[in-house]
Amino acid sequence: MPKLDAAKRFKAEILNVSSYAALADLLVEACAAMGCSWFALSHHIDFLAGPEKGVRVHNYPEEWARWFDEQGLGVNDPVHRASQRRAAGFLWHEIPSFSRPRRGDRAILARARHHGIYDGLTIPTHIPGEAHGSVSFAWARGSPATPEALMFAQSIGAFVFEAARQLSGRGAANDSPRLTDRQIECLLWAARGKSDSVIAQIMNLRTDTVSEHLRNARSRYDARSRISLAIRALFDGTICFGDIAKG
Amino acid sequence: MPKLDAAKRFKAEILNVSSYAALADLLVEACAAMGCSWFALSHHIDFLAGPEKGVRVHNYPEEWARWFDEQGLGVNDPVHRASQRRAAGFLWHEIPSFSRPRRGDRAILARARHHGIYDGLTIPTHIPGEAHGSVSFAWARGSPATPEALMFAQSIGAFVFEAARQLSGRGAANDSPRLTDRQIECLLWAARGKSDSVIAQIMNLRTDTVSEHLRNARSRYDARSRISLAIRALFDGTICFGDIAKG
DNA sequence: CCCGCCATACCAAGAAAGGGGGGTGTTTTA
DNA sequence: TAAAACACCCCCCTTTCTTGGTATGGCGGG
Repeated sequence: MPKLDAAKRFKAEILNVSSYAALADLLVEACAAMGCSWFALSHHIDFLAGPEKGVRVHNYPEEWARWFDEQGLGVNDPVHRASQRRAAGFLWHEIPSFSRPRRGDRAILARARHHGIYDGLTIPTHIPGEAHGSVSFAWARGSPATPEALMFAQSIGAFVFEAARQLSGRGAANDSPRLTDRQIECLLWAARGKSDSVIAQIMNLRTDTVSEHLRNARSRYDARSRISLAIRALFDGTICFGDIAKG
Repeated sequence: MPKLDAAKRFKAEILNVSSYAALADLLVEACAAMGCSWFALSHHIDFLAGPEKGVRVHNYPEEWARWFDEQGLGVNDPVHRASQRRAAGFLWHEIPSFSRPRRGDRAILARARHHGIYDGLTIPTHIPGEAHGSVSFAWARGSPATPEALMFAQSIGAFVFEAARQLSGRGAANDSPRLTDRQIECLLWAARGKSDSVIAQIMNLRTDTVSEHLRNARSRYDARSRISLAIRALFDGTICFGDIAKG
């Protein structure tokens, strides 16, 4: 099993990859280091519905991937479901202890075994406002996923996901509009669902002034509605979920 | 710097803690292993529960923590803001490369230095629909946070978060509302800034039907305005930015 | 020093949209 | 068989958006 400084070198290489192919190569190396056969880095979405919406890099058997897509498992797969209930990585055989099973789960796992996939581990990766995702490693029959492998995967998984996110164009630097302090303040109250008049009371202003600030903010973002404004500002980081919740 | 199997042992101990005090003790050990002075584990952002529901375990200087609270920085702090835009851990000095700075940031960092806190790293931890949070480690003057420490922190951070989550009694319920397909479809158009009548045209429905879907969706999220609805659904992963962008 | 530029704050009125309430009925699903 | 999801309809009031303005203070460039 690789050491922590191996993970560090790995991380440095991962963050420098310039293509999905290079990323896949590195993940194959990671598999070799952990003694597993397959990796899968994926957003949890229905790929047949919108392959352009998310990232997926894997070296699973083709047939398994195809069946997976055909069944629309991107969002229903028990492993993906489990990963949406955890912050930390987990071994697949731990899943029953924290995620409620569904009817079709056993059939899915049986199908996976049919393709040689017997055990594995998954590192969930979530970013507010983005599609759920995970990085998984899978083992063939006879070689179970170990806690050691989990620790290694945990140390590199999130970086793998970040790298893929960069490649997909998310998280890239943006030159988005800048709002003034007052505009942001008004926007935050608006994002909390307050009306202009209520915001005016809170901020000790006239209603029209609040409308004015939001109007200017909208025009900077070229947003016709306050909802677009809020979402775009949220997307580019001008405001964040924490700001809004804290009202 | 500790090795990966140290992280594994650490993980096992962390998941067995039975009190916040025990958790704090373990985090002090982690600090010792990494050569840092302080740790801070915090949950933030809970749209449904009150802002005071979060977990906070830290050993920061009392005065710094008090000032931090008095300023209500739980959400404006640049480190917390940055942690909402990343899946992977980061060193504090990397923040400018992916999170937009705000006016007060420099003052906050200066204040932290005034209390001895010069550098650090943070592991973000997000679970869809739940309180998101982070685990941070901070260094005094002269000893910068290193990539090695980041790897170690990354390997244990999520487990620390899970432990705190169990202690806080949150492990069980994922009470985020579920929307029907039509509700989500309407919500996505609304989030793109479309009015009910325009949505009705697009979806080939009556305007009232669209209003009805959005009304039901609002009631499920206990949101009084469509903007709150959109943001909460965005936060818990029912919709994501990618969905909205693909219009 | 004046000038333009911007942020800030205020005013007004009409059209469009959202939100809350009351209903009806079919189809799908648990 | 009961509970949903889905589609449709009505009324009434509030809020938002848009379009015109006015006026102040700060700041940097010519």
